[in-house]
Amino acid sequence: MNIEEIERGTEEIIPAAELRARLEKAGIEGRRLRIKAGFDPTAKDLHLGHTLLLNRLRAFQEAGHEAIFLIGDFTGMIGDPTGKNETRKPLTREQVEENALTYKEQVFKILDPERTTIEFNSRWLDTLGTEGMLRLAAQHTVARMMERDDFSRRFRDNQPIAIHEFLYPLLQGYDSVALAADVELGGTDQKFNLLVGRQLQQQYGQRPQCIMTVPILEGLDGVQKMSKSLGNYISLNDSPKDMLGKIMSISDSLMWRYYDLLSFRPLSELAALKQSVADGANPRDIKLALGSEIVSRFHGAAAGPAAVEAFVAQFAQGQMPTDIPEVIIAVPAAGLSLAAILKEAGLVGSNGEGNRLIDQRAVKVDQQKVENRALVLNAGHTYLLQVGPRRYVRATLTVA
RNA sequence: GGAGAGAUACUCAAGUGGCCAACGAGGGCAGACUGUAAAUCUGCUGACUAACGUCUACGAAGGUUCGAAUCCUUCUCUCUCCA
Repeated sequence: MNIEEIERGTEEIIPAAELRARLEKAGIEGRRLRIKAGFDPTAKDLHLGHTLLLNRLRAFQEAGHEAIFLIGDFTGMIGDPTGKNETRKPLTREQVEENALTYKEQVFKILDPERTTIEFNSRWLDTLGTEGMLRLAAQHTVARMMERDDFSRRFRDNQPIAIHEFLYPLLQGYDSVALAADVELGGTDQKFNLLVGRQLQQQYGQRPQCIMTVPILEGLDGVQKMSKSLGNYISLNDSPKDMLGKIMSISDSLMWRYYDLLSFRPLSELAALKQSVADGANPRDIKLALGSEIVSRFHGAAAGPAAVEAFVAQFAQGQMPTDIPEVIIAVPAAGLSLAAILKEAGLVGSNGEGNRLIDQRAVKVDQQKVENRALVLNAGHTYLLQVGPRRYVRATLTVA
């Protein structure tokens, strides 16, 4: 249980010296620190970006401390304005509960269940009441709230800020009070909220928590942060194939970023990999190794190499994928235009899109490029349909 | 409470009676080139139609007009200034 392992990959620790002192003291006293990390169940599933935080939580666990995985089922209904330029639409309690369930299922792909406490902040926020809410709100000022970059920017740009968004940092901070947290983890965009937690703990007579921030993981585009709503994410629920495919689609520079933040390989090994590319190794192969490691982490040790093998067969050797979805489509006796069949097969959204893609020479039937959008397919056959480089369906046509 | 400005497609943003399914940029998709990389070049990017064309869409609902994203009325939401 060394401190370097806990601090690995973090952006900032406030105050750094105090965290080390607390860890040391807890070690001597045999006491477990309470490490809090909160997640708002605003999306259906977790993605790779969330795991940076989970990895830190796990490091604390391995050092013997208590991980508190806090599901913000109450605050999720407000929505943290972080990183958004506009007010988030509030979720219903049903949506939040449904999402929370999937969170619970997923976190144990990384966390040790034996040393994890799962909490829901509705437990104390539901009963806070208006009076408690007002007392809480009295602990902070508008000027201090406006120090938050996100708020000041929106204010400056004449963007709306709803009052309830001011309450969010207070509620998150109050979570730390309710949990008597020793340490709170969060993304760098959470820094303001984490600091509010420190302040509130002090005002409620507690020792203020240490805070630890981790970088925000860039999404597949390499520019914007990984997020469900931007569609640039790798879900922990993605199939091995998708997971590997998405990693292979990232740029080389982003690959190194992912290595730094997501790989469990020692830093010395990363340096060796970088050297090998500098010496002429194909970055693609290094990327495959990263993909394999990530896939294995979430799908089992054998899944990574298997996914790599399938990937190489399909894209390097040009073979057909092995898991082509099959559909049965009923067509009239006179047959059906290819575009309509593509639509029925779910490969395109409309006949128009199908025809456009045919014109763009992106459609193949039985591996033959289609030259003419007038092509009509008849019942009684099974066709291998391809749109672009990675959309495949095997369609069996029957008489309607 | 008073005065003013604004709401356009995934995003930003032009358009102030017919030439608007709506300039442009970004994003996305596809093709070329590749390593399913990046960069670059090209095309496409509301639905139905083989096509002519039809329908739906410029915050919402009405209205004026041969014709409305554009004009009028009411409503909803946002911003600014004054109190």
